[in-house]
Amino acid sequence: MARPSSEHPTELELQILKIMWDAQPMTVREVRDALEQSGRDLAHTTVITMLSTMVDKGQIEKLEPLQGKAFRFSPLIGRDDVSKGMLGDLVERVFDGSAEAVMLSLFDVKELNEDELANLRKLLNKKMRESK
Amino acid sequence: MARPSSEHPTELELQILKIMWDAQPMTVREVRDALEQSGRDLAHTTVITMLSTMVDKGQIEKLEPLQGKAFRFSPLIGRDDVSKGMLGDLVERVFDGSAEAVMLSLFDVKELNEDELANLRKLLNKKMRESK
DNA sequence: CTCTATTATCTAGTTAACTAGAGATTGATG
DNA sequence: CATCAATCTCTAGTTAACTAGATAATAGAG
Repeated sequence: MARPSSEHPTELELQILKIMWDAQPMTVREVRDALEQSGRDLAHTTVITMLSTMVDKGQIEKLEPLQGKAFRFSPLIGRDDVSKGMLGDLVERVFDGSAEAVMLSLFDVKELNEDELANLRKLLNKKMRESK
Repeated sequence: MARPSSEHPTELELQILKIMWDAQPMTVREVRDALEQSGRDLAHTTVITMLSTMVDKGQIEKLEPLQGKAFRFSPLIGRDDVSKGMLGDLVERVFDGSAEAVMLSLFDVKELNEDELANLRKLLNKKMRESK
């Protein structure tokens, strides 16, 4: 058998979801154009195939055409669910569940300016008050 | 063409690397046993194949046997490089480069106790002093 | 030095993730 | 209502990531 296919969206699926999260119901052509905009030039049929498998996976839904014959598609899963799911997965798989380790790495990975740091501290203080 | 294969280790490769990071040079059998310990029961030859491709990819190196005929393998890439690489990738791909968004999600994904939160704040304060 | 248990090599098969063409369909146009 | 241009369906091919067997090779026992 091959890799067990985590339930997370694959790379291209994620790209497509991100596009759809910004503009709810979209036709194949609109998705294709948006994909091209972000540097991924795929054949029209390729996009159709992708969208079909995404429907099969329950990531998006297929809506009947309004006037023409072009089907429209809408995401069924939310941005937050996906990003949290993928982050949680990484935390477990790579960092063995240590949120602290993630934070530490994050400081190294991304340079944060003063505003961002201040913002984070505010967030952290709020969290601390909540957990009392 | 299929997916472009990010330069990051795949799932099984990561598992193997994690095992090796804990016990430097290992034989195939040792790797296989450790894998079985963590619930992944693979054929001996499967492990050999994996290790070979990992050598090809430059992730590990093959060392001559000391006494017997069993080759030993050692990681060539470090735990930190890999985890930072994978985290950085996720930050860009899923969170569009926003470290803040990652932190926010992290709070939801993992429950942090007071000590951990305090520790993080200490870390954050240190960071803020550094960036002045 | 012969035998055996262990280990390695080579080959090959499966599945998921893409990628896209050939041809059928059909809304819209004149 | 015939034609066209856009859109869809069906089929098929590629690659990476696994998975492992059949067979060869050899260190070590006796």
